[in-house]
Amino acid sequence: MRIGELARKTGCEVETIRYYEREGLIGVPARTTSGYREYRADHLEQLHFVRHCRSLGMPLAEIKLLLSYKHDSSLACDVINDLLDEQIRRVKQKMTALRALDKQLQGLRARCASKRTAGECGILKSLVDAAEGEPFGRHPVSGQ
Amino acid sequence: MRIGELARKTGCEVETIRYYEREGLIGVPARTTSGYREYRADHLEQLHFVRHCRSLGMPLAEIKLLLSYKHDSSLACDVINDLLDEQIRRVKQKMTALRALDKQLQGLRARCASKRTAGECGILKSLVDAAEGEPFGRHPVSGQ
DNA sequence: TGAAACCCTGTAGCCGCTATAGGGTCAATA
DNA sequence: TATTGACCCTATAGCGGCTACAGGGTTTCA
Repeated sequence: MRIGELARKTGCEVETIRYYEREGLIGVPARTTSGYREYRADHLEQLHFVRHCRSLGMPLAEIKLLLSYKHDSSLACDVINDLLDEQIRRVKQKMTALRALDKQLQGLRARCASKRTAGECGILKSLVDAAEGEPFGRHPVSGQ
Repeated sequence: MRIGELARKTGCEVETIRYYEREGLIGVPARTTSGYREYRADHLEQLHFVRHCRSLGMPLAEIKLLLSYKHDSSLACDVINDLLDEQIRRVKQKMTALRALDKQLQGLRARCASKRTAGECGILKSLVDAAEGEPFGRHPVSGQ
């Protein structure tokens, strides 16, 4: 099959497939005489695997590692466990950060309604005040 | 004060400050005869404001918008509300995606322990199976 | 024969920084 | 005075994971 069909079957953009090929995440396909890529069933499988891992939030580098372990899976168990644990840790960390963020945003949002009767937007004021009032050096922009 | 001191006071890297200046997020400072940037208290304030907004997850483009409304805050209320609502929506969406992700990862992780007695890593097998078994075109890599 | 739909390569852009190279300046010490 | 080391400058490239061109060639169907 050609790249467009593969794209349709995986819900993956054509450019992304070519990008994965460049990055070594899927096998290099054969070419027709006119230079078109010709994919087989195993390419479809590979791409599904990559997309599935991506949908689990794994970075491409880790997927590449997983791929390299797919063949001798008996040796891979510890490595794969570590990868997953690391991924779980990242997800938990992000959730914690987002919960805190949501709380702050909700609080901020509520200020508008309460101040608005006085003809003044409380949100902007809160943002400015919070920024000014905070002790120096306390703006950790959660690295994501 | 010079850029290093400003960096220390805001917990912001020197390069980031210069980047914000290029992007128009903080005012252009005066220069000493030798070309060093000279910051005053209002620059410190501005940078605190930007960092505070960033710590709320706002993209730079929206912070820029906020800044442009800081002066006549009476007119800005609706715009600011919209910005915050949009931000809250984004955060909620991310949290939902992460919760689903966490569930999947936990399920996956559990397979290793259960299969390991049989001398086989269940995780990799699950990943492959899941990727193969999924109906075509169902790999939404949650856009973040 | 012509047009639409597909394919190709190569390159640049997105975001929010971060890092490097290759220089100049300042303050304190030997 | 010379030198060290900490600081500052500009310009440019890189990160991840795509996405979007530009500028061409090919296939397919009417």
